[in-house]
Amino acid sequence: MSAGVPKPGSPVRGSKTGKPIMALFDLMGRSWALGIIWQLSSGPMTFRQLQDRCEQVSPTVLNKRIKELSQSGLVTRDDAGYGLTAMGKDLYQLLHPFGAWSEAWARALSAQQQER
Amino acid sequence: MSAGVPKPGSPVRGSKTGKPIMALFDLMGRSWALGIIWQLSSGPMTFRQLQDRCEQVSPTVLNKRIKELSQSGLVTRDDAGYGLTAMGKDLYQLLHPFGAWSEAWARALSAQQQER
DNA sequence: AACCAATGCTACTAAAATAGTAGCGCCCAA
DNA sequence: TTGGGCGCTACTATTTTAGTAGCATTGGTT
Repeated sequence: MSAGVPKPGSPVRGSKTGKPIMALFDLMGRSWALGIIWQLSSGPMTFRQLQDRCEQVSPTVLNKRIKELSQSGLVTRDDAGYGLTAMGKDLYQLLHPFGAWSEAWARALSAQQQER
Repeated sequence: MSAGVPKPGSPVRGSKTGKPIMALFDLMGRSWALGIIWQLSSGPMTFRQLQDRCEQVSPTVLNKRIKELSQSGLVTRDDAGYGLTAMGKDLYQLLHPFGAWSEAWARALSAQQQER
């Protein structure tokens, strides 16, 4: 159903409306998309470095995600390697709090399991 | 590779470390997971209502996501239907800003395309 | 009682995305 | 000229998702 890279304004995987939030969710809802942004937040790196940081994600997927994220204006490539654009860094600002949250979530879940 | 529902502490799709943030990214990186949380933020609803709100997502996927999100402590079901747990609402607080951001992103992207 | 509509699904097939592995062509330094 | 790192592409196998049909149950209505 998706016509390729999710783009606000046109139908995306799972969404026919093209509402920006749905396009964004489609983009982020692909394997390693969030992980790539997360890793790139610590600075530019090469394809293979990024691959290592993302636990040996297959080059097929990595390359596909990079292209998508580039077309979406979040990732770019220069002498230093792949990195976040200004907009990408901006998005990361929203993503950042998920780090701490996920740890609280992990604690809550393991506590919940102790109860049973 | 994924052993089912992504759970912090155990390996998940695309991650062998089980770091909470990776488990969270795995959970969120599945089709409609983010959309479901987004829609449920406006209050509890029935399975079919939720399906309608999520643009007729197939019941197969919806049911799978619901189970995953329930096991992850984000979604629950009561008399009023499916809804977010306290933790789910908490996560939504982090997700909320993405709405406005996605619209700025949409504007930036279309401006970018005008330039060429 | 018989009907009806809505609910939460399950079953099934087809299409698409992802995983996983191998290796190519390029560049640069030794 | 050999060796290593680079950004990939090619290919197959597996998993996920899409899409459609319909079943079993519940609750109200006639």
